[in-house]
Amino acid sequence: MGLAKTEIFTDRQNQIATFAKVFGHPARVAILQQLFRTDSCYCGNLVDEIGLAQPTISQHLKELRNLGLIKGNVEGTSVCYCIDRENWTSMKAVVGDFLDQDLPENEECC
Amino acid sequence: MGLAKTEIFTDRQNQIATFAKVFGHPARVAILQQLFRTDSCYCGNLVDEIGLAQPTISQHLKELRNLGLIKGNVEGTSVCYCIDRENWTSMKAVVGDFLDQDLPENEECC
DNA sequence: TATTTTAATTGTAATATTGCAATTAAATAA
DNA sequence: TTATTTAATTGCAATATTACAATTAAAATA
Repeated sequence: MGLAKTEIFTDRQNQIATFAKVFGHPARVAILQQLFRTDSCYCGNLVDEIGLAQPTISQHLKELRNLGLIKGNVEGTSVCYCIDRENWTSMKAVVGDFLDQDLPENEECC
Repeated sequence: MGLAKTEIFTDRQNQIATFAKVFGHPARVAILQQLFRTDSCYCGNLVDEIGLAQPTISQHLKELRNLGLIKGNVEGTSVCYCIDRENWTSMKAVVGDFLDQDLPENEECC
């Protein structure tokens, strides 16, 4: 159905999936990497750098903004985007805990 | 178009996105959490525990298997699934590097 | 052999995602 | 005011994803 049954999962499971999903497209990965490199970036820069159409970049930026991972500062007709450090840190705690799960060394099953 | 333009991104960017994408559904998060908890699990157990239909779980398992994050051991008519530790570790290195990016403390832009 | 058990596969409906052309909105510059 | 610049929004086509009923496959058991 194209629609995940989120109601049968825990809030934490849905939260992990939501964060992971936004990283699940290389354009959004590239946008975030550039924002980390430059610590400030105009939408047009991202369009030039990445090579997708302006509406496409704008749409990806919106998804990152909706999750709170980036914030945009309007400067005249331009918008300067950058990482929201605080939210990035709390996202990292959630996703990091998931990735850092581990198994006892010697209990292999297969 | 529903189709990501992977060719304009680096291998690393595509790799990060591919791993993230598989974590982008709560059912796959739940499956992995259960495999970490139990260190061995039959497909039927996951169906009972998670509450999605058997073909649906089977499909999610396939995606995890295709990425190498889990492996399945056939035991008669059953299949015992568990985490592939080695591949999980190398996935963690790739995704972890991405998450651990950081900015200099005092260069806020917005 | 026939039945049962377990999981994979197939087919399909519903919904989501990606990408872009065209347009709009809002601020600045001429 | 009238361009111009920059980015958001709208609308749409192509493709992907999710979920499951029905079926198949393969091994174990009666």
